[in-house]
Amino acid sequence: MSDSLSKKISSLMKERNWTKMTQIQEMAMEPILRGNNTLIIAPTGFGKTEAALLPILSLMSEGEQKPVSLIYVTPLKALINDITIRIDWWASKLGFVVSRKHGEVPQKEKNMRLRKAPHILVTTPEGLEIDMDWASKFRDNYRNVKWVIIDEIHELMGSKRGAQLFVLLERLKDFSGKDFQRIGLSATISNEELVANTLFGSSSRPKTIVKSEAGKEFRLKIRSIKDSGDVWVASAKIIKESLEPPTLVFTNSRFLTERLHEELERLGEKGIFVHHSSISRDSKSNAEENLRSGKAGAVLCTKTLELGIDVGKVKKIIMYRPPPSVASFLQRLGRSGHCVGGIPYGEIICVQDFDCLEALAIYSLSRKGKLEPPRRVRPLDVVAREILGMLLQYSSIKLERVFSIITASQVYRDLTREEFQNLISYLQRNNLVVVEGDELKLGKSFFKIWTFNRSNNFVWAKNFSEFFSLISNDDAFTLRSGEKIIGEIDAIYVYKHIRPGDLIRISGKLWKVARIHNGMMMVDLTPADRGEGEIPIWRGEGVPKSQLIPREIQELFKIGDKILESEILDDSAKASLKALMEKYVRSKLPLPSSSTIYMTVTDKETVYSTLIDERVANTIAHMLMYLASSKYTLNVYTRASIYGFSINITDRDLLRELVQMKEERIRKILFRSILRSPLFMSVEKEIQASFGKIGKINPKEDKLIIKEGLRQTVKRYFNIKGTLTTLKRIREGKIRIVRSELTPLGEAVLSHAPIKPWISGINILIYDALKGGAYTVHEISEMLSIPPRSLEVKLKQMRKTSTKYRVTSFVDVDSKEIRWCTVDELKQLVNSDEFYTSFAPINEDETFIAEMRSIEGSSNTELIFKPKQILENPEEFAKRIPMDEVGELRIHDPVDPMICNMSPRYYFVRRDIVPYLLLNASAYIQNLKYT
DNA sequence: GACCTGCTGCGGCATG
Repeated sequence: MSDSLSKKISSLMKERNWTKMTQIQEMAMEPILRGNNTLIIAPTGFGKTEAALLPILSLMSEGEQKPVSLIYVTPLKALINDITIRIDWWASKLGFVVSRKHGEVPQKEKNMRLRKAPHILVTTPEGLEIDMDWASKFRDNYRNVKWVIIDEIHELMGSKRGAQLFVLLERLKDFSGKDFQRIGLSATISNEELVANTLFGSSSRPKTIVKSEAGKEFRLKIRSIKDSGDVWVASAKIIKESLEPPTLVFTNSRFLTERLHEELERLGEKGIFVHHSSISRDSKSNAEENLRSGKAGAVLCTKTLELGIDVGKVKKIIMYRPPPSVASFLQRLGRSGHCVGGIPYGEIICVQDFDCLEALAIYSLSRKGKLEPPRRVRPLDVVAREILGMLLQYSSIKLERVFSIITASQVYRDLTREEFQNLISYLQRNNLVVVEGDELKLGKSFFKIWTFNRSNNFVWAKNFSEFFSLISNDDAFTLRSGEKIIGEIDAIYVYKHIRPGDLIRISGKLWKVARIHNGMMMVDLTPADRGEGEIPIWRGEGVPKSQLIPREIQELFKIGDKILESEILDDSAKASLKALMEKYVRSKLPLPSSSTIYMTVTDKETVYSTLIDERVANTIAHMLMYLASSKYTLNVYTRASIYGFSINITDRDLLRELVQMKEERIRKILFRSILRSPLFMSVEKEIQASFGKIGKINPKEDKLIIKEGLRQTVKRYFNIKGTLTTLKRIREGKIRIVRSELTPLGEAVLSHAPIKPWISGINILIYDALKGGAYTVHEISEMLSIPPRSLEVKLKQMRKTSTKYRVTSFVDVDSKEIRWCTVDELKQLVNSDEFYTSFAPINEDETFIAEMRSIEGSSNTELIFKPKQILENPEEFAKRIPMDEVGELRIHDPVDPMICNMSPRYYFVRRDIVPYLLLNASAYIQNLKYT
């Protein structure tokens, strides 16, 4: 077959001793040479890159090439580096220039690319976005594009990054006027038609899908931890026992990689590394390097090593607890067995009995060739960004052209004219765009939101570079030792748990906390060699469990005891499964299925256990939480998993109550509980800047954001249709509710982390936390696990008149910190031992001026007073305040006007507490002046 | 105890 490649390529192959092409390379060659759009599906390590590259290089070498002929897009920076080197080996010998572009490419190299445009460019979706939007000069090279390769396309399906890239391809087509050839490389994925259509978009070239049959064979064992003692020791022992260097040990959390590393080290195991997203690039590279060179016995990792990074020859895969989906199972397993003739080989280690069920279900699904289909998404915030991108590119563009480019992509092919028009009007209202006749222009707000100098601007401003990426970030502290970056931890975890002097474990090493720089969000560490270090917990979003799993478990239960005959279960796993099933038999209960819900009332929670789509469980859980909160308001929590849901209410059957409600009311509760969930709030926050909305979202003005936020939230976390069907089936008796003792799957529900109440109930929580004291933002943040920044915003809102739970703040004269308390308790605090000094001026006879502005800002009043007058009778003094509510309160020193600047300001102050805050201000000023 | 991914170009100035 390699005869069809150009002579140059064939001789290069000989030079490399490539006598034989892999199956997928053979299969892909013809269609690519023919100019077809081609989707290549094969597991990692079967030479997909070369399958696409060699025929293209062959075509390239047969004619004259102007830069940029080939764009190679891949979602990871590490892959860009890797692939650039691989491509360059061939390209340089053919006289083609290759360059790479991503955020970490050194400036020198970036400049080189701009000076001498390459024939082949390797970049990220974001890199392409930057060039299209912003690289006014380099962009012209894109007019010559003939081929685009999208690598690891399965990673981009169903995500905003993917939607962004697929629109970019249409923009590229429109800009270049060329129907370039599109080639996609994907791991095994279901619904390949959808993937192909999404990639090929509006291209009119013939299409081909080639799929490798390789990688279907594998060896797997499912084991279970029998040990009833310490689970960590038992886990480490079983891992140690099954290591066959080099081994990759996959876990489902960053915490677990660190924790197991610690335990393995205790067992004397050497040459074990950790690899996850919160350790520095250097540590990760180090682990990869040791793995490739054979020095590492094992690497404990999360999904970071599931992706296409080259890890060399891995002998065995251990999955510590089952992976979340079949796709991820196959990807993980596929990281081994790349040795010639080798087949993937590994095992799943189960900790809980139900882990064995999941493991067996995943195995069984993979045997049947079933995989999770890619999700269809159609995010409007991405449309908004792409419109803005086109406006950066063209400065003025016809509305009609924008619409046709966007709807040319498969992702947005059903975007209606009306939706588009609504979006444009909304962007126009927020000054992100300007409409002039049928032309669209960039509005003034754009560079206010995406700014070049963030420090000079308001809190909503983002760095300009963030415009190009659709991945949002949470607050985190960077950990460093000297100049070296070690990793990062969630900001909230630092506030809550980390203090100077503490020992922590990260990156498989022990460290002592030297200093915490709050402003820079930085923690200084020094290496430590002895002691117990705390391992941080990163609170991210969970990996959603595949909905195929609960369905498959139900299928497994249908064959009953026979599942124990599966040869991939070792004795320990068989024992676990047997024990699990026997518990049902002994209680004379049918084995779990989606048509039975076991209801168990424990001392704290009512548990509803069944086999259910995780999103349906999550939706019902949120509805129960809504019902519970309307009566109990505080301390409500719930749990949701593929094994059911629970609520911490034990004296009522809330599920029964919910089911018996009228359809209309159920729908109302459903939407209200979603709109109230923190999940919705964070989605809203994530998308609002893309629409030009800054500040608080207004239900009347910002319907578009609310609607889109709701749509995205539901898509990601909830399942409305499934929930309504489930509730209906319960009502109709098609799903039975059976009261029982706690079942094994009921225990599985309880082992899930609780879901806490929604943010809007937070006012009550904060108010409650403040009761009986006065606290700084960081103290409250620790108590409630709320990030300080959002907490402060919340506290400031809670000062206002309209709030039921009203708070106020004063300066702690001793520590110079701002403390918050409830308005009603301020008077008590004034007389308390703890805060007495903050309200006791040193000189009661000094004269001050109180400047008071009304809430509307219309009137301004000055009041001259001496602290003594207040102390004599605060209530009487309050009568002299000319308004019920003071919008802004400031104190001046008539003698020393400079003091003005130091004077604390108070906002939204109720008349009766004004006297006390005046005492606080005078005490503070005098403290500054006299001590 | 709950994953991962990404992030200014261009032109003009000064300096060696």
